[in-house]
Amino acid sequence: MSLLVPIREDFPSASAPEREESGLRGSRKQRTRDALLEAALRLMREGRSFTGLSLREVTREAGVVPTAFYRHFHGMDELGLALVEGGGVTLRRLLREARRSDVQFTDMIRGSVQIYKRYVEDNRLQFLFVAGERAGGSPLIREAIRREVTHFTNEMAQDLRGLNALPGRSTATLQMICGLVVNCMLNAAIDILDLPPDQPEQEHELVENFVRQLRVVFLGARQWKEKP
Amino acid sequence: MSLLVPIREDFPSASAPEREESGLRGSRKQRTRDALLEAALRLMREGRSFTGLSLREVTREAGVVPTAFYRHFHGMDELGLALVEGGGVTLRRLLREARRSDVQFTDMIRGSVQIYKRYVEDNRLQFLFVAGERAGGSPLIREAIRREVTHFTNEMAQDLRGLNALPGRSTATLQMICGLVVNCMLNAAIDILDLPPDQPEQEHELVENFVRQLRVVFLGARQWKEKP
DNA sequence: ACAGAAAGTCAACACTTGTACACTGAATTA
DNA sequence: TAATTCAGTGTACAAGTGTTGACTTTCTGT
Repeated sequence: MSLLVPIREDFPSASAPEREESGLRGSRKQRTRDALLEAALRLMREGRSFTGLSLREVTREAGVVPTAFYRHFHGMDELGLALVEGGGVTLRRLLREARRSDVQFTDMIRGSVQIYKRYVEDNRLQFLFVAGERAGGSPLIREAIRREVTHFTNEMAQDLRGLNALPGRSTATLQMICGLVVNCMLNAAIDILDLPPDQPEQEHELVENFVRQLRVVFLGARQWKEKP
Repeated sequence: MSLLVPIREDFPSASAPEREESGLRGSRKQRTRDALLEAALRLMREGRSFTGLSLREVTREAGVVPTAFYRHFHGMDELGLALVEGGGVTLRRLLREARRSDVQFTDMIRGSVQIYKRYVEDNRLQFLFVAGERAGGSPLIREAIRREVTHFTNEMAQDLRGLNALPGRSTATLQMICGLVVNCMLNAAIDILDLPPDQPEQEHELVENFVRQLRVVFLGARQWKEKP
């Protein structure tokens, strides 16, 4: 067992520092930790997948020597888990913002889609990571993402209940429907991110298709009858 | 009999040899080409993504020397494209088989889901590859998969029209709905493949959720009114 | 003020990687 | 039969990889 690298075997999913490290040294550590995370995301910008990144690449991009990496993570997997957590935060922030901005009831779906599209574009790298590694990443990371997405879905179901948009549905039903919606969202995220720039025609078609699909889902949800 | 789908079934690909190489030498070449493709798929079995595979690993698994690789593909990207094509073939065969076996009309959705689940399990590796690289792979491969999935979706829409399940809908509408369904399918594929063995409870819940989601979609599709 | 903790650096290691080149030997063609 | 083609081999190399241990320097608690 190495003395250099603090191994936390009992907490393999530990990604964030347990306590807010404050003080001059602590904030410095935070800073390079963030630099590593951001470096990894940045490297994925041009179509690279997280799995294809090397530890050295990340440290190079972060402007740090390879061995410094181990002061923050055991390896790339742990970095990945930290990124998942960031992605989860981003997803939940989306819900918070959507909750605050009340789209008008007449065209709620289109309004939400537009908010969502904007949000995805503003958080390109996070969505790139989450959507990309959701199916492709290592089992560990996939599992973590699945958890975050489930969490997001359930929170969304709760919001839907709060809006009273689908009265009388059981929680399980709302979660099932939100699962469908979240699927659409993450799938659309990929399409949005792959969109070639300056192609308003294609962009518009994508948005419209997304809107139509959500309409179908909610049309179906309204028709849904709970089991007798 | 291999668990693997016989990939060599037909390869009308740009990356496949243009002329049917026949003769003793040609068929031998085909054989190691297939060995390379299958080796790549096999390596993805334990949660590795295609992007994370190295050329040498694939040749090692295939039982040939690294340099032999270049007799068949320029690089891993081209191998990937060949795999995408194999995946496309598998998807379309699913439609062919579904077309042939007429599930009873009373519970068409559940019947189809069961057929689908079985099919995914029988073609594990192909679905692993397609679902995994759909969002995570290199841009080239992602694009190729997108094309295959679109093709699959459109063919499905055509079948739906043939069944007359949603009379009066425009082709565009049917494609939009099938896009939704295909999304659900590929998402479910990931879940099916990640299913831990000997957990019939979890397995059943997954299937039921999938069924319910498709019901919602078709319920919505039936309610859908074409634009005025 | 001083001992110790700890973030980051440096140099080195044992591997793996993609690819180039010359080769062998069997299948094909002339 | 002789010449040619070509799938697959063997060797080699430069470059990149994860991880190691010993180090410097800078902050922190006593």
